Amino acid sequence: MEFRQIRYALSVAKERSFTKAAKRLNISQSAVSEQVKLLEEEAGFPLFQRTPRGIDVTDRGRTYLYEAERIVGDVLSLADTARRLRGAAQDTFTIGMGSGLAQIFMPRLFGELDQIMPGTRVEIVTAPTRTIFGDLHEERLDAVITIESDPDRVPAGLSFDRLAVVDMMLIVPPKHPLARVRSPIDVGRLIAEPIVMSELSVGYGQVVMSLFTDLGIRPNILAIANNVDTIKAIVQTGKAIAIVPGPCADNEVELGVLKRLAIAPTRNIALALYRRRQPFSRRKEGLFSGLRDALKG
Amino acid sequence: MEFRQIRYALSVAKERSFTKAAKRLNISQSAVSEQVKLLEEEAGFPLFQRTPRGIDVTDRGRTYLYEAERIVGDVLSLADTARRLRGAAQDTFTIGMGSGLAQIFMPRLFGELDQIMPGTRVEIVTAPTRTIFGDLHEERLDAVITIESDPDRVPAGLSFDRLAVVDMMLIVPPKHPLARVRSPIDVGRLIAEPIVMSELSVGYGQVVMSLFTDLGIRPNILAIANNVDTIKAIVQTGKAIAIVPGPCADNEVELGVLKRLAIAPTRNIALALYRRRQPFSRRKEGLFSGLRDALKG
DNA sequence: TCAGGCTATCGGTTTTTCCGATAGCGCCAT
DNA sequence: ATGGCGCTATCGGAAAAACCGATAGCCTGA
Repeated sequence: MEFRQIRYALSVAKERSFTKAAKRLNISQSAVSEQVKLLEEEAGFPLFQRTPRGIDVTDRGRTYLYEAERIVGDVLSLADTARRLRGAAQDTFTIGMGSGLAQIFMPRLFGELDQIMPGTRVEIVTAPTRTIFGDLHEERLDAVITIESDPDRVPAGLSFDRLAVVDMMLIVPPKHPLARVRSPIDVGRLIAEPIVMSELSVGYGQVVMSLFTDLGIRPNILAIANNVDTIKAIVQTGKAIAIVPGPCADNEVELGVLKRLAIAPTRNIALALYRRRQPFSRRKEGLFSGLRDALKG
Repeated sequence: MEFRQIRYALSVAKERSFTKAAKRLNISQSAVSEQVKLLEEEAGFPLFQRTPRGIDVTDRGRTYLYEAERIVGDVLSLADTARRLRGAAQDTFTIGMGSGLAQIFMPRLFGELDQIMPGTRVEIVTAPTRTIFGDLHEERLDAVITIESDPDRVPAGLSFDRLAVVDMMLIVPPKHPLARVRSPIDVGRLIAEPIVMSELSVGYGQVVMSLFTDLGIRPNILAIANNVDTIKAIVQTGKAIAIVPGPCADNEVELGVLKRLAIAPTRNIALALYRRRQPFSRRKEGLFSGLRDALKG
């Protein structure tokens, strides 16, 4: 597979025409046709359905091109990174954070913001675990607050300070039969419950998934959402349960719109502040020290 | 840039030698040298420092190659996806949503999920306004719930149904002096208040910004966060105020951890369900109709 | 000082990509 | 029913890119 093939195929998908795509790309129609053919041969299925009305993307083609487009995005991002590496930096401090962690850490950070980050624009970017280490490594972020991950998944150039350890807990609607139970809920009991999951292969979505796979069972997944607050809102509708880091739902529990219960076996996660090993400038190094101390509480 | 160049460069980085990399790659040393040279020219800085001891990766080269490695990972992932697609396909409906909208729309969607989307895996992706229309247009999403935007900013192939109109409202910590005020708060009074903003150039962050610029004043921006729940958490710390779509803070207001006030002049935003004009398959068209009806309430 | 190992460069060969021409198909107007 | 039009797939040939082997130049160690 070549990058040009992906670019041509994406253009065809967008224009719904080989001829128009060729015009966009400033090459001949036959060149587009041939490269797309090669890509379809490599994929092993047609990406497009040629109809007299125009080009349709096949169902499989759509999924394929979705990921292909990520590649293009990464390539563009790489170009941006190169541009940035060629030039200078700005005076902000950018913090990446997994969703659902705001209620835990914003009080600590903003409690003493003027002392720890005077004259600095703080930007907080909610981002998924899947990409957040890469963003940190690539200097799009200055620091990251997220679940402590296996060293295998973390680029070698990063280090971390542990900020907190929190239990994963079950949240249910208040009228759910489990809501009255006082002892920890066995995960096995949840096998038939419709559950909202986070992304299954990274972050604490993976932790939750492992609770089930460790028992050799599959959860009954009602929906997948990549944001904890969406997950909480879905549970509030009464149609599902979820397992999330306990403190994420402090407000909803206090409000009474969710019930929170311990699970058995217990599973906790460590939350950490990641940074690059390579030192910041002296000024940013000071900002970072203050940040770390504040977040540890 | 071509994938081959990235592959060769990564191999050089790993082997710390052009000659050894060439052997790994089963090509000549000169081919590796020339392709890496092209990549360095495109990047605009050297990736490697040639020393008699061997090849060192430069600092910038390390950053660049880490991101380049992600591209290779994505290419491999795409090959996996192709392999999987050659097998069975999956049946999902993917909905993109702006942050902060979960509390408004998840009750409506999940209230009758079995009726409106039987046997379908629902995925909900929180995404920023900046990219969400592109994702919809490029068919990475099946539908999008977000702020109704200027037609200029929306790809021509999309249409929308209005779901709701909500007021932008001021949220403050309960002990804030403004918290006791009952009449609408004039935006001019907020000029000196530290305020948390969303991204300034799109979505309702832009709406909030215009409240100030319409008066010819600049807000006193304490921080920028791309996620409403982060914004609410920051306001809870007591250090800032924010202007958000009113219903987003229903829970926090009921809990008493935030106060919500009207602003003058009033500003409301319309929230809409966007889709592509081009019809889905018959089955998905049915799913979409149910979705739209459910979300309208 | 010299041999060895390595990378960068160069001229030539091979492979890939692109191009223009055209066959074939489907649709639409007459 | 038919011809014209627009589109994609294919083909042969030209152009461009990738690769190769040879070699110059540099550095290190004996």
